[in-house]
Amino acid sequence: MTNFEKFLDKNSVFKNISVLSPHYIPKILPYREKQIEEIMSYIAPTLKNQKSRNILIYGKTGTGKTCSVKKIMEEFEKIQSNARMHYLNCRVYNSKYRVLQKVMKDYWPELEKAGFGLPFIYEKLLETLKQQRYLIVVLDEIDMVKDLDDLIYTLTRANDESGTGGLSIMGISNKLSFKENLDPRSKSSLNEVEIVFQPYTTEQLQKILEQRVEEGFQHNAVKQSAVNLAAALTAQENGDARYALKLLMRAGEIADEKKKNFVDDSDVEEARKRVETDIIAETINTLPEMHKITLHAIAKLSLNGSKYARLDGMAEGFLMSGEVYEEYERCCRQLRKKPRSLRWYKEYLNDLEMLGLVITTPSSKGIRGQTTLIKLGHEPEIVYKITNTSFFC
DNA sequence: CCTCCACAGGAAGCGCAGGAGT
DNA sequence: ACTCCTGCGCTTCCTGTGGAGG
Repeated sequence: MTNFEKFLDKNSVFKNISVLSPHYIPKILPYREKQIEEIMSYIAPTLKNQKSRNILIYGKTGTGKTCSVKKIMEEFEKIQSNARMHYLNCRVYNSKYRVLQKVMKDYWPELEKAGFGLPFIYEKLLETLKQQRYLIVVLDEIDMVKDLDDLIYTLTRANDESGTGGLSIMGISNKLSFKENLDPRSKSSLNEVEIVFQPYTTEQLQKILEQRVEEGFQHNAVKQSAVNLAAALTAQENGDARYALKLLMRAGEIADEKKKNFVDDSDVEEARKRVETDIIAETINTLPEMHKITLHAIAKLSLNGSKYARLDGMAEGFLMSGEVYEEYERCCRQLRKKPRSLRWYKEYLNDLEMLGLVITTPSSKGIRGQTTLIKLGHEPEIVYKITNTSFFC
């Protein structure tokens, strides 16, 4: 069923499917009242013309960080003041220059055109601050900024130099580790306040899902047991609320496809498989070409079985590094690409293992010499299909 | 016990692109 | 606009290692 038909179908279990989207901001954010309250208390001074402290927000994906901040921004904008919040995703604005330009563009329309030097934009920043303005720059996925040290230094310096007004940073990150390779000075100034978002528990996920079901699905279209299952499966995985919502959405789509007017456990089970393949496909498709070919070679051999399967030391389903490299070379030639050296192929393997796409283990007794045994992290048929199609699109 | 196998993974260095400095 | 520098992806070379085989 195509997307349009889904929305036009009168017998859909959905009432408003966008409620299940990860970008949807619900009226109430359950289990985040405390954090929202805390953040608001820290930034409230800017509404009274005082500089607020820098805040760093931590939490794994799908713990409601971005959603909470957006909620706060909605509230913040309702109040008339000299203060303003700027939300930037650092995946897009990933350098000092881009961040500064983006923020200053909101005050100085002439910056719309590209090509101004950093010093010019810095001057504009000082001017903005001298007009007694208070800015809170929200840097989502702050770890993506390449020259973060530099950016923080520039911003704190602007604060000192202007004397009036104030600029504070609200950083959001899902990695605790990114601070490690930061200059101690920028670390301490960024870290004035730290707020942690813990992953949701099964019960919390249940309540969140119930709330969205109420808004997004037809009345009684989702069985309680299906909600519970989706929550349990998610908590088992990682507690990522986005995963739970995706599960429910896919389950709804499956129910629609089957022309049922309710969603039950079996639909959620089936949705889980689809979401899993979705996730695998996404990681594979963003892989660089050579990684893909390597993975493809492994999938192909996994389907055909290892030449060395009869050796004592070979556990079921594993391949030897050498034969995989040969297959990789064959695949490259087929695609008219130059195969990379063995040394580099090993690096590809390491990367693939990091992503959980392959499982490797050192060889032991039964095999001559020392080699690596390789196995796919997922079902070979699925991986083969995904890699295969990605080469011909 | 020695040698060979089948690799692992470190070090050096190369060509290139893009960014910084002037 | 120019050069200079740096980081990245990669090759080549090299030493190390655990078990098989004679």
